[in-house]
Amino acid sequence: MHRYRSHTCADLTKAAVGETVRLSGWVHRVRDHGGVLFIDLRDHYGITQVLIDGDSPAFKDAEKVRAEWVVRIDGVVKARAPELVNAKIPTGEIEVYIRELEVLSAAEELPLPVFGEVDYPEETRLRYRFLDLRRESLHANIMLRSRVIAYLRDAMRAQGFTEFQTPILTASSPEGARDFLVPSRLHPGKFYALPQAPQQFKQLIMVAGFDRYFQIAPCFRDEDPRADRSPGEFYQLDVEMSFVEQEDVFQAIEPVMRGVFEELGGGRPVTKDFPRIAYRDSMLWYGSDKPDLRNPIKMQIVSDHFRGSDFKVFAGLLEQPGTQVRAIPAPGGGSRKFCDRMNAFAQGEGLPGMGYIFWRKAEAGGMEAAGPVAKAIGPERTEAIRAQMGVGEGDAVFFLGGLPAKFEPVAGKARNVIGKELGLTVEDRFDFCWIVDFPMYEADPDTGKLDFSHNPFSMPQGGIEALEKLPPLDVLGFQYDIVCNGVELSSGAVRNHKPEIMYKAFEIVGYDQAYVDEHFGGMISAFKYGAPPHAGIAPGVDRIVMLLAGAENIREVIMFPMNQRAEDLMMGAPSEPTNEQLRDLGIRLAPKA
RNA sequence: GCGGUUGUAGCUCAGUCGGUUAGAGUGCCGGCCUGUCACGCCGGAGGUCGCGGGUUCGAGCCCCGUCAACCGCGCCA
Repeated sequence: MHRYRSHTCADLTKAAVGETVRLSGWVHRVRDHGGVLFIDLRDHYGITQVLIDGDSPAFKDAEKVRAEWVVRIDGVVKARAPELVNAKIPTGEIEVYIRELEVLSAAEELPLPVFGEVDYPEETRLRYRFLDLRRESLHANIMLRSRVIAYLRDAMRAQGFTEFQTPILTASSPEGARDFLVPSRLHPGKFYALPQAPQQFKQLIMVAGFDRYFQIAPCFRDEDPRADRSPGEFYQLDVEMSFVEQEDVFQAIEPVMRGVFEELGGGRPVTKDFPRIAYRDSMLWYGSDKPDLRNPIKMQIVSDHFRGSDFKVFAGLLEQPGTQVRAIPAPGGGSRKFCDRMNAFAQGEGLPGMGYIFWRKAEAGGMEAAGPVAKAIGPERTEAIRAQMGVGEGDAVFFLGGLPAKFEPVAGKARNVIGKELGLTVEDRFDFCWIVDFPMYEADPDTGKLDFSHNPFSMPQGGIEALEKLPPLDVLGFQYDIVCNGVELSSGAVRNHKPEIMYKAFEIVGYDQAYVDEHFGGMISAFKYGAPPHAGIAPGVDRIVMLLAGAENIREVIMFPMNQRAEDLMMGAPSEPTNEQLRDLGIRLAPKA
């Protein structure tokens, strides 16, 4: 017999009754009845109940064991009487009578119980991550993550993509987030950077003629964390393809994303054909470039109904250039109480408030519009709004006015709150879309300075002519995001593979040719020696797993995450270097301020 | 860097208007128990009320400061 086990803790069923078996695992739970003692024995695969009678010679060993000790037992499989079957576990029809018990590893009193999954402070959970990982839900999340990655690799290879590794020690890139730096010993005073993404490498792989690349790529950014953003590092399904246009990327990636959610989403419905929504439409309809389409609410422009009306706040506002009034329909929100609550919400978000009209049953019969806005603009305009928004009795419409850029974020949040509070947002499904036609540039609202709004390596729609002739803010890029349930899963672009367009694109935000050559020299030079048109995308693996696992926090889907202060409490990272290490690197630390 | 929330037993939390010796559940230790599967029963240990200062006859509770955790803002091409 094998030294440690003949079966796992999930293997034994009625078919094994009568067999002598050997099991090893952790003591999940002990129930000592004096004359008989039960142990739930747990391993990676499952739980098996083992037991021992008080008169057995091994009893004195068995009554010593405590939670999370690792033991090996030999015993005989017996069927449980029908009334003793435990339907909650797959091995619940049998139990194993212990003949011999060997302690393989004892455990001290636990700082964190495995059994029961009691809520524990995250600090403790991170410090004792190996215990936390034994717990069922986290164990399952990590297994799910592994299945997601396996699925993605299989699906990509099946489409003719090849996985290549790219460097971890590379050069700092001036764009984007703060880099992690690694000092160079051979070049004192110089530093490597960890890649924020293998962006330039994957484009160079296309220039090198490998045609279809993917990688489960680690990415490093020295940003402050969020609940859905791990400090330091995260993983992307990094993809790049040659001789393709935007549509080809969609055709390649959409089935992979749909597939992984259908395969591992527990049967929750997944969008069949991802709708394509232009960035500007998304902002108008949903107040966000990552709309949650499980929420059916769609906003509309209603400026005309207020222009010249007696609702002076909006009528006056609409005299200003660039202003608009938008309406959020709230089916089923037609009560004073709900409308006041939403108004208070808008005020909490820093707006003066949110006007509203709601429609209720009139005392005289029929339907009447209520609320201060309805009174001010009169019945005709009110009715026109009702008709445009397609609402009726028991419904409400909220209004936001001003410069869209100012109120859009609040409108988007209000849409989320309304959808949730009125039960309009349908849970337990995965609603995908593509957001397309992102603007190439955006202006800083305070300084007016132009900057890239998305990715500086993207191909502008209309090519160099668009850059030369259109106002920069009107130039759209071949840039696209995948959004699922309000989460940005991925962004990508058709790349700009022509040096002259690249120089022009950077010139518009104030960088000259020398700057581009200096900072993107590797890529620019490559584009001068025959570069194929290419495009790519990079879905975030951690966020895919979060959605599938229903996790609110990214640390629930990462095996060994850092805490909110970017520390690894278990390994003690970051740590202070020794003087010798510093001397090797030619580094002297500045005294703390 | 800024804001919010939280901080009482190993853990989850309660603690009234500022008033006697700070409680419960769970875990831990000991005892009892032959059918449990969140086993049950009895007993015990376990507290710098995050830390520092202040107000007060008296502070877990009020005030100021500070530290930590989490959430958010800035940041994230």
